[in-house]
Amino acid sequence: MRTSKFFLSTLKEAPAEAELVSHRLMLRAGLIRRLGSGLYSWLPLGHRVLRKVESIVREEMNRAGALEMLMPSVVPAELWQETGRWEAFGPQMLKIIDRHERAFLYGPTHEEVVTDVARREIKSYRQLPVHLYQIQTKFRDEIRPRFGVMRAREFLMKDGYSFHADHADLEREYRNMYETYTRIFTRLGLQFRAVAADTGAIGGTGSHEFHVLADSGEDAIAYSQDSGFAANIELAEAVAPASGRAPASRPLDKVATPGTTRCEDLAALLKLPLEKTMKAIAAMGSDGFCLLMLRGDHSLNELKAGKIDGMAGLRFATDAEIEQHLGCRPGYIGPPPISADRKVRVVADRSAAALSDFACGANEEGFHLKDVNWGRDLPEPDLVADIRNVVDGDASPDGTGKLAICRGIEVGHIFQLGTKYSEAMKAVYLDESGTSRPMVMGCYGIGVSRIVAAAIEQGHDDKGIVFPAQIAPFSVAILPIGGAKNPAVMETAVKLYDALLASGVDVLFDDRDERPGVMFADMELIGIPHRLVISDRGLKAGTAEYKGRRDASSVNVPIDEALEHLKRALASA
RNA sequence: CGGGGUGUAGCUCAGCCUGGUAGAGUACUGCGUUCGGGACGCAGGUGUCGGAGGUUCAAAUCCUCUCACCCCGACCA
Repeated sequence: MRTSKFFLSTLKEAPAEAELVSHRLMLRAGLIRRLGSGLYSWLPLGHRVLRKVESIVREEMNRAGALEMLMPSVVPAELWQETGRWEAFGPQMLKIIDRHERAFLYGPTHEEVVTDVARREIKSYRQLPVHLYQIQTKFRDEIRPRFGVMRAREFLMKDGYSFHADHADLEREYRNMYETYTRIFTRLGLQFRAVAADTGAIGGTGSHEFHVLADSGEDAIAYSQDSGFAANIELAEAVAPASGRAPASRPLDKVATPGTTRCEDLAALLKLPLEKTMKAIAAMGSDGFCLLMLRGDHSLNELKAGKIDGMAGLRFATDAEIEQHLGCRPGYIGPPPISADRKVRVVADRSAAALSDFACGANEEGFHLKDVNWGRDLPEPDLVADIRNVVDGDASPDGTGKLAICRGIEVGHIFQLGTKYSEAMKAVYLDESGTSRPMVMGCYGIGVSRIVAAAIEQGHDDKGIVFPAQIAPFSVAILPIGGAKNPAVMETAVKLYDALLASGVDVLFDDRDERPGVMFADMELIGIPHRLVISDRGLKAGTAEYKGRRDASSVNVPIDEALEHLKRALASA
């Protein structure tokens, strides 16, 4: 491709809306342009990248035995009403009314549609298993779209669905997909980690997320450095302290702590370590008011807490509710003492329950208690449970080593769905004995457009994007310096360009009549992995100049060896 | 949905407080010089100041409403 015939739209300055590096660079390099909130056009340059990602995903899915198909993105409401998700999926779904006032939705995911295909077409165990997938535009009306295509409303997704006669076969395919995903992200040149995950709204039992590791990632991942354990922090279990609760050693004391409402401040004021303080979080669940007790250095995991009996639909209590149940304004609240008439439900985190001689709110504005002990000063908690987020240094729940925390961008997610959809939609088959059974399902997603952003989060420097070779829009850039005025330079460059084209290399030939600085800056910004410079200076010395995008400096190679040199560089990447 | 903020040239932004001819840089067009790290000179085009209403002799500026977008919390590929 010649730049004069292409559509390069690079920007010196990034539009103010972009915050994340990948978003800024995608705009600056002219990969995408914003059309509306969470809606992006992929310009020709970005589209090349997107298609390369897509084709790697497609190749590996096909290799794994999955079959590509294409389902409508607009889906009749009835199908979603069958599974109850028309209501359950909520406002994230874009609902559409047609001219006959019939309800449709723009598919945010396609379990219903694919299950409908399966129930119509599959009647016998002899037709199983089958794995159907598509690569298609999805729409989710995100509460807050942000970070460009990282969390867009419209996005490109590979979604696959497998159907099995029994759970054992599903598990076989699940492992197959685990390996396939590992292969895909490896081929894409990304640093990633597979982690155990919550199944969220899509439902099911076993589930893993694939995260591209990046500090800007929206998810926190807990992993053990000494074992294979890795889990989304939402899910990672915080195990009970091995040592148990130490006996009380000091008498209860009430101290004036005016203006001290945060555990950090309390610890500083009382000269206590933060982990000897206790925070009480007032929450409302399905059974009403409840106090959640955590060590001052720990944070609440709402997902875990919400799974406790009586805590469904967990939310923080309002100030009014707190006063009503504790008779105290927030900032100084704690469990009512053992002697009090007032009783509230107290759920303590495992490590909070193991604390002795700790400090907590006195339920009196401006006062805290110190050297408090469960059972002596406060009633024993009604329930001891894991309700906190794990922190760096916690024991790994698999018993091997300690946990470390890193951040990741979720680019893939695999689920064992089971029979949730097949039962709701009566997708059944006849087994060998002629018995009707629901098909056992799995589902497997990859965020194709998000991968482009994730790759840039991992690959960039102060000059711009550093694409992995496999997904770069072009593999090689040829820059003829002063080519417009120097026929010899142009001729040599064209010859190399034609030769590379003939060997099937994606090469971008910068034939613009631009100053060298502009060409260098543009090619670096858009992240072309290999660069070949032809100049008058070089021709006189009989050399061309090669530089890899990640290289610190360039090398001069004899012109007649330039092609070979490039091919070696391409092969080794 | 709640809390905060911004809308002025394609992009980055000034002007608004204190009302009075709509600006800079960059980008763009033409000509010339320049030509290995986002050049320079000259000339040129560029705006319903997000929209509607109001106050005023006069509104980008003040007031009201509205829309869009961005940022902070609950969702997810």
